[in-house]
Amino acid sequence: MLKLGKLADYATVLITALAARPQQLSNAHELADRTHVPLPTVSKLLKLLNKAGLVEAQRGASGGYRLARAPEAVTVADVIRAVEGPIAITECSTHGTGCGIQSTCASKNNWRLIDTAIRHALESVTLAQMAAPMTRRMLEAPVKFISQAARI
Amino acid sequence: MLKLGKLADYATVLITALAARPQQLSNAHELADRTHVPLPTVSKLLKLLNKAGLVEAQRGASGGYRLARAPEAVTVADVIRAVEGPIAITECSTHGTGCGIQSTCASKNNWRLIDTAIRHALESVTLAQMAAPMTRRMLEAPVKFISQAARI
DNA sequence: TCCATATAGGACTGTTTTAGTACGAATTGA
DNA sequence: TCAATTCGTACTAAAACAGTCCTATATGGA
Repeated sequence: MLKLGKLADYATVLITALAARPQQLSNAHELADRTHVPLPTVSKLLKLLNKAGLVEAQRGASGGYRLARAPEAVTVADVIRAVEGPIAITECSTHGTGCGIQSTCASKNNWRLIDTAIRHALESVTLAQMAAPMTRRMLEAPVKFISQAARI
Repeated sequence: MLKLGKLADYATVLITALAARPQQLSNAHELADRTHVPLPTVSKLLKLLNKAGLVEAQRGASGGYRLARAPEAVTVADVIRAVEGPIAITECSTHGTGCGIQSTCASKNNWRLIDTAIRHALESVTLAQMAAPMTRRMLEAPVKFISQAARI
């Protein structure tokens, strides 16, 4: 299914919620309420996002989290990378070694090509766009829209 | 990591091996030898590819498998779909229901957008291209190459 | 006709990954 | 000092996945 983990999905929901009110601090409990993601999971994800430098944490009473950069400067690819590590659909694209059949595998370069295209698609969507409702125009020509955004 | 299962990876290796000699029948044992994918796995995958109509099977003595269409007419997306089902990186893009927070999730359309872009990337690479060695030009401008192929 | 060789289909098992939970430590504001 | 909150880490349960095996069926040749 070429899947993204649920956690990465939740993470984008959470960080999109933060992007809706930049500057302002939100604690884990409040975010859980707003997004309906279970509280322990919210905590876990925010820690990951913090470690990746996407959100800032303020400890102590009346602490919370807030976006570390402008919503326009954070992409979906950043969020996925924070939660799931480097974006690469095949093993061999990640390490370069150890897929077991690499010596026979003539297609390594083709995979790399596909990976790059996917990465560009993910890097062309920012939190600002995720937070904003889609326009009819975007929905009608999704590929064109993405490729323009990515300046392909 | 936005990963593709190993099986889908192996499947493309196998079908690329078939694409290298279209028309000609290859049995599971021979393919296992040529690709170094374990024999039982080869069997399993070829069955899946057959059910999806990507390869033709000939039973009985001196039987084997062969590509059902021209290598130019089969895309990486076809292969992935045959092994892993519909291509969609989030739950909500598949069924439309049941991601648990769908009512609050304002980003559904954005995910759909990203899905479409990824699908196009995968549909723009054919077995003929996978089987052929990459040119230097493709490697230098991967995104441009893919987008041209997809006619974005 | 019989036998060796192949695929078809399904059931099963072990392993790995993932999601989710829990708890003590550290930090801050009142 | 106390209460609220994040930090770090370890743990557990569940699901997905890779891989194996067995039996039935089809085919070609001796």
